[in-house]
Amino acid sequence: MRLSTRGHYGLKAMFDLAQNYGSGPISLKTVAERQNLSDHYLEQLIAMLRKAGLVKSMRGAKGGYFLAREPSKIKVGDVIRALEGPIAPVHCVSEKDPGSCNEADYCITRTVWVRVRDGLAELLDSITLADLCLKAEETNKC
Amino acid sequence: MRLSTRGHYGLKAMFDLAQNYGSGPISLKTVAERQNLSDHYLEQLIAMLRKAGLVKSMRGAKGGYFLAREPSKIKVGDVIRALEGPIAPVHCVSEKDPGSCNEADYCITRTVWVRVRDGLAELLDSITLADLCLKAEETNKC
DNA sequence: GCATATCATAGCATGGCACTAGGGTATTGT
DNA sequence: ACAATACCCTAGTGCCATGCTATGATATGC
Repeated sequence: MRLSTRGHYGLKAMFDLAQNYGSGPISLKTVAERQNLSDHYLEQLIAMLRKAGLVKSMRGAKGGYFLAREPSKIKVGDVIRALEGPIAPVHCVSEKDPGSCNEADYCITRTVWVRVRDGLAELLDSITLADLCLKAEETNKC
Repeated sequence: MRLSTRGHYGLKAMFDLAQNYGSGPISLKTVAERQNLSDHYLEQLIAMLRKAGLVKSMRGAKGGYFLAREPSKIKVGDVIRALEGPIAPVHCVSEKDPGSCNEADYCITRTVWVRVRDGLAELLDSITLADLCLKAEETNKC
């Protein structure tokens, strides 16, 4: 029941961009250093986020990445889905392409996984990047 | 964000044993056929469940497996933990042995994973094998 | 004592993960 | 113009967990 590092690192990076939202593009190297990640690996992750339409980029010197829309409009669930694929504790209850399970009609344990999937999705979609920034401010005040 | 087949198959097997609770030991082969699983593979899974104290066994002819206690006393969370290890979306928030994350104090994204872990644990611990058996009876009535 | 079961260990192919390597292309400051 | 800086893209690679299979030993009922 574990996330890969893609979702783990990716959310860190997105949170970093959210905290710097509005101050122009941030270079990949800056994010990587600040969040303590391999910059080359992070490059691939952020490419996925870009293709999912969550971040935009500017090439060339002084270029970098920035959020495609404001932090309050980006849910944690969006980030996770972009990096880890559709939410699905087991294949036969995947959010997308439910898979061909010919026991689906009468399989009782399947109902467990449906509840897990929905609970997970609801939780991840209830938190936005803005929420995290807010929390960061509060913690720094102490 | 996916379960391995261990938890998937394992719960199926435990549900099968729960439905036959009280009628003596059930042979592995029977469970495997009924739930459409590789019997040799299932053998390893049920060994883990036995070591976790969730099922008991009787050797020899007419032997087999049976639940160590009544279905209402076994939570889905117990089964999953026995087969998949402690619940932990990412390593640094594992239920057991939280891992050495030196950013734990100030890492904001970590709070997300704590909530995921707790939500998941709460959900899985709120469902017992007896609940599943009850649901199975209801569905058959239709 | 034989058929039927559980028990235990070992091995093995596959695939995904977590990177690394090495190039190309666009933009900026001088 | 031209370097420096950054994004962009594709391959490749070592490692480890997963999902089994194989083989044999041990225990029990009839």
